[in-house]
Amino acid sequence: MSSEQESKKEKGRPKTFCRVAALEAAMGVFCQKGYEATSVAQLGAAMKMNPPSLYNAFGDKEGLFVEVLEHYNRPFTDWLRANFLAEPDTKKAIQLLFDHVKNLNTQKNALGCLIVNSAIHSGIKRSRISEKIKELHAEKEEIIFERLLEGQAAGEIRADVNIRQLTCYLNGLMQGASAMARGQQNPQAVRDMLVFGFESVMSMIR
Amino acid sequence: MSSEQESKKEKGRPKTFCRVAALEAAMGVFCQKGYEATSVAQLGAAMKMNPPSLYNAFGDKEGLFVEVLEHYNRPFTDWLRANFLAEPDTKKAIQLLFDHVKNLNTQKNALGCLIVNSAIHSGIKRSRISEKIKELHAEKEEIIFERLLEGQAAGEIRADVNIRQLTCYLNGLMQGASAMARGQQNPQAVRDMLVFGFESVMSMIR
DNA sequence: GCTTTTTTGTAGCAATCATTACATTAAGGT
DNA sequence: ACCTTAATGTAATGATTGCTACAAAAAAGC
Repeated sequence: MSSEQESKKEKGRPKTFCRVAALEAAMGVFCQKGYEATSVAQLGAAMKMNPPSLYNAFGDKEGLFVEVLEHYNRPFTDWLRANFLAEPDTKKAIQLLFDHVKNLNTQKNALGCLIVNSAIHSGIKRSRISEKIKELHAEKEEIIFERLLEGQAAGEIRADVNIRQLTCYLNGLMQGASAMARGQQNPQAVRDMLVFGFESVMSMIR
Repeated sequence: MSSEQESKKEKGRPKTFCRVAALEAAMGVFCQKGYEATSVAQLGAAMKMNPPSLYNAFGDKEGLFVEVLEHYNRPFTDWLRANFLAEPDTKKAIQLLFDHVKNLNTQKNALGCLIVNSAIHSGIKRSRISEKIKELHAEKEEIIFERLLEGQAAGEIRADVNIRQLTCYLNGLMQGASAMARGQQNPQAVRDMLVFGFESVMSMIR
């Protein structure tokens, strides 16, 4: 009861930073400037870590970015599972998804989705970064695909709709919204495009 | 007849490069790697120009990029005017636009639209670059808007459709297609999403 | 043939890039 | 008290960044 529960004292000198806080600080800089345009010096300043601590904790800039990508993505997939997947009515679930995407991309200083932005900017093919991006992308897409398939099985989506194609369509709309938000465009334009997108999906499935 | 037509001999040492060829070489590198990740050294190598010639001709990296953006964009706006604007049937015009966008974004090694990519990556706000991007973006959007408005006046688009919103929607679909193409995604996914997009627009306007 | 004008190539600028030696510090284990 | 272990801060690494002096070269004008 006393010694077994939280006896995770480590050996060496204790670290003076919180890993999550450091990740979020790095995330902020990466979201603002993108991977390539962010320097390790800037990261260190934002994370309040000297280069050796940073490299000791995250390996290198690429490793840090990969972990940032994961950390960035988690809330969205969590949301998908907790809301989009959990909602029993398929149309309502899609409505929730569009609302969520709208919220993410129409706030005052929206920066678009870091995953989408990075996929676009990462000329670096075959790196750990693009592998991670692909993985996160596939994860999201699969959640959506499965839920829509379920909805079709339940008769809430017309039988002649190709669910894989519909998933691609939703995917494209979300990426479009992110691109519009990032490119300093009017939030109202993003809203308009998502409203049209939502309506088109609704008229498409029934 | 002999002396007035092409007497543009210049004074100093003649330049050994073709401006358009140099621009296209630079365009190739910028399309592959993006603005930030491209070094002046790489540009010089591709353009077969030494740094001083490059700087003498284009000012600096930013100036070169701005001119590349213009050069990149011209064929698209030219196409818009020659085809999208010229086509008398509105639905056919929209069909042509989707086909064109599909062609641009589903080829083997499609890199997405440089303008869209740059808008996303350009963390550099308030620079000549983002000003130019905004300008080119607005130009395209205005062409599309005017044509759709015309189509509505001609009774080819339902009177209750908000043309500005529809333009935003088309804009979002095009940016989404570009994002999907750039992020090494299956060309078939891009095709699928554009097919759904096109059908949604068709069912929307009449 | 000389001057003027512009482009060229070589070579190098200070600044910044990602990354790392190195000695120090602070903890646990014995 | 001493050894081991790991994170720290200082300072510097070679490489690359965008950009430029500088002098030679190649044309036109007189």
